[in-house]
Amino acid sequence: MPEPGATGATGENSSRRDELLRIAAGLFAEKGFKNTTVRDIADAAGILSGSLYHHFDSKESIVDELLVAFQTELFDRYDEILASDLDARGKIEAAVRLSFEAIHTRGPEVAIFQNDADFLGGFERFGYLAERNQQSRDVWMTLLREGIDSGVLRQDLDIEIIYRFIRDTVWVAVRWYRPGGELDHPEVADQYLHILLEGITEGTTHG
Amino acid sequence: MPEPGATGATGENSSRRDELLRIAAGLFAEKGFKNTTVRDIADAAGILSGSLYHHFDSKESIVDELLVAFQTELFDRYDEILASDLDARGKIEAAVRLSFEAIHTRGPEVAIFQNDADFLGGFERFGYLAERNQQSRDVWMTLLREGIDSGVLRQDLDIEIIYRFIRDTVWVAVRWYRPGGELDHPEVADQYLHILLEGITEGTTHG
DNA sequence: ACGGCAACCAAACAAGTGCTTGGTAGGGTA
DNA sequence: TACCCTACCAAGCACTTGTTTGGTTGCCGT
Repeated sequence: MPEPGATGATGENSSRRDELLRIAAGLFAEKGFKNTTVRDIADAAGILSGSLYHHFDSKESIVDELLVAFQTELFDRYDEILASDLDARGKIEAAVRLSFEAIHTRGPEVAIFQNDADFLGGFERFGYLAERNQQSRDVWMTLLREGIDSGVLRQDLDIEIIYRFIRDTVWVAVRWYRPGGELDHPEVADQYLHILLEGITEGTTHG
Repeated sequence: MPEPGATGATGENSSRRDELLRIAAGLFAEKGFKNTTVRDIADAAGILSGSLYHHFDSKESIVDELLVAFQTELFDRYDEILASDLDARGKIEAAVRLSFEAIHTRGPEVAIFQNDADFLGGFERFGYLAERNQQSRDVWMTLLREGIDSGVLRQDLDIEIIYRFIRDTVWVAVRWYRPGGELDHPEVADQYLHILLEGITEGTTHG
């Protein structure tokens, strides 16, 4: 007797289902959640819009599933970095590299989160988005404080601004980064870290 | 047949019209263009949705008018900086400060451009958005090349990445900057320039 | 008192939206 | 053969969307 699984509307391990999720993710990322219709998704998949509801409860369920899976994975890895025995600078570098890797491997999900989190956050169902935001903030604030306390970072930095700065500047790269393009994600991360840590001017010494 | 003026649908100098533009800009910025309905705008203005069409041809006209006015003003000032007799570093600093000032004075327009340019660019009517993008690129590429040639910036920089980096990191501040908040825009610009030019690490000397 | 005009209302329309319902083709299993 | 199950179709529903049309209100100069 093949158990369909104690979960969602229909069997959750179907490869067809995964394919539909991938298709929807791409469209959501490209055109935005609200601006992507269930007919768009169905067309891209070669089926009728109603048939999507054999696989998913609702349009919201689709994006919900995408975001939850992505964020669970991402934050597990942030926690690993926090718990590691790297020094302050090493942790900051690791966190930045992880972010660019996420842009590489989960581009659509990152884009959806960047573009539609505000809108989706308005629904009760997506309340966890605000929590994840707070969690991200906690991670980075910890890292930055470690950096300042250990003398790696300048003492005069406004930690609040630096956090916003890093958060926004890292994730916004999802707008132009394309897997398979000229630069792969470790290279981009290196360049980014170089700018962030040392600036772009020639031979400066500050203090 | 009374000529109402050689311009748009109705008189163009009405203060009520300007008020409606301001209201629409705020909503577009907050919820996105596609996700803002004409009924939303009308509700916020205390009128019925149909009444908007006394002032504007279409929903698209509203956002078009907002963006054209904003970009005309902005790029005029970029040109002034390019034509000024500041040195390379001074021009870069001026361009960054101008951007943060724009976020301060034209926040909604900046947000609309950041969030909806991709979507709007798909329509013929908004083809100028791509041109403005190219123009912005030209400005910054010129500034960066000047910076490298004059020895202000490091020679090993990937100018293409630096451009994207500056463009994205400056404008993305519109997501959190609020006029009247703790930091005003000149302060934010200073902090940003400090990070960009010198980095966040302590006492580094490179080369 | 009058006409003109900006600003708005009231009601509707066609197209598009997310979603539902009842049915069916086809492969696997007993 | 009979059964079940996954994946889908065909058709439609209630609602929302941008937009149109004809009419109304109140102010302003003459």
